Amino acid sequence: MIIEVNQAPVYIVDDDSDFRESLAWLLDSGGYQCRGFASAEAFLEAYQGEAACLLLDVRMGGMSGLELQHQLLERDYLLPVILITGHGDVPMAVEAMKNHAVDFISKPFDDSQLLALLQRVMAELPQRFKRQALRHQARAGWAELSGREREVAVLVAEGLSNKALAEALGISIKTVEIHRSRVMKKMAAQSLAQLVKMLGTLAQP
Amino acid sequence: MIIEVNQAPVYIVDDDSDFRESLAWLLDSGGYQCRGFASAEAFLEAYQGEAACLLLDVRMGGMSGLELQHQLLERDYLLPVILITGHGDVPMAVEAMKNHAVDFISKPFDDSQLLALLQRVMAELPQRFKRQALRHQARAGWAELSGREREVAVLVAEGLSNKALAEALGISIKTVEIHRSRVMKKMAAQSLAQLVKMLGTLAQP
DNA sequence: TTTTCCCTAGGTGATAATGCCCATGGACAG
DNA sequence: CTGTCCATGGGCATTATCACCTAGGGAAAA
Repeated sequence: MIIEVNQAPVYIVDDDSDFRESLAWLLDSGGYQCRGFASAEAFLEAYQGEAACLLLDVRMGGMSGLELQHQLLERDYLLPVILITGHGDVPMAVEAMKNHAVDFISKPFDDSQLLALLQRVMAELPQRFKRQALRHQARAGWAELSGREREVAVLVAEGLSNKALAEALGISIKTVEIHRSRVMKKMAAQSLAQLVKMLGTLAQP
Repeated sequence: MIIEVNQAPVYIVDDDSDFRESLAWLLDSGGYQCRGFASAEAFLEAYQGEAACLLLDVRMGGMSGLELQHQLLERDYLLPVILITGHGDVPMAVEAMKNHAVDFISKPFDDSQLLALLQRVMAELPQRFKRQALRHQARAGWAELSGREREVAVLVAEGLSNKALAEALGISIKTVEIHRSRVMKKMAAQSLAQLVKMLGTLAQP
């Protein structure tokens, strides 16, 4: 059997230490580097935004798995979340999936199925975190834009030329050029394509 | 009470005619234009891709709601699907949400809750179908591109200038310009921004 | 073999974008 | 009242992009 070593760690959050350990054993055997947390609060305190995958128990003392997932969304962390529960119901599962969980698994589950799921998730981790980085950059830049600059940014990303923009806003091409230049600088965009992508990440939740 | 008339129709697919009618009554009272279908097959035959919202029963004779949802995904229809079921289980709900259902509702449900959900869905319909149109345009254009043109298209959308592209591919700037021009023409993109957005819709499932 | 498609590349000119200088007037905080 | 930010706009030079023309070589299909 070939054991691959995956660089990105898997974080297990569950207040049942036995379950954490048995899950850790499974993941170790799959070649994953993993670390356990006994509560959602402990994880939130330790997590710094690095690329990883999260295995999350729904029912826990203190903050529940769903609440933790919501917290991560609010902090704009796009790390993939797999929820695990002993006694889940439909509304709970729907809520989790609405909040962009990768999967919602009921115990007991098939070990090989979880490993297969993790493999898929790990494969798309780079894309996910590239997207997260772009989104954070976009948020930071957008916050620095003035009102007029935001208007210009949106229309530039719509594909309008400076000329068309000037007509649309009723100002001179020169002024558009200046706004546009400031937009690119403040958003730290190296190209129009990157600006378009950044604004795209802001448009979608 | 103010009754709004929403232009986009709501399609109800359920093999229980009583339920279809009671649901239609509810939606009428909410100002929605709606139409019922007795089976998934009947709906698929009638649907032409127009903007709409879909209320879908999970259990039906013939094709199930989940199967219909899957069919719509395969045909690249991005119309919003709300699944309704009498006896749903967790895996079923998870599967539906993975396939981009807007919601998964168990009977009996609260009427006002469904109306509120529909209001949200209808509000974002224009965005959704703009995105679908862009995606279809992107697929059609992409199919016509040659191998080299696809390479160029990807790198252009990454933000590379013609000069950088020429160096990356080891060809002259002139040739890059020609490929790029053909890409824009075949993809029917009016601007670089639109090309970037189109390739973005292809990248995501 | 001839036709067709793809990739290659140069020339010329028009249009667009970018970066640098300059400046004016309003609004708002200190 | 003065400094700062914002929006406005002109000039000038460089680079980029794009649209039109030209054309050769290779590969695959008819």
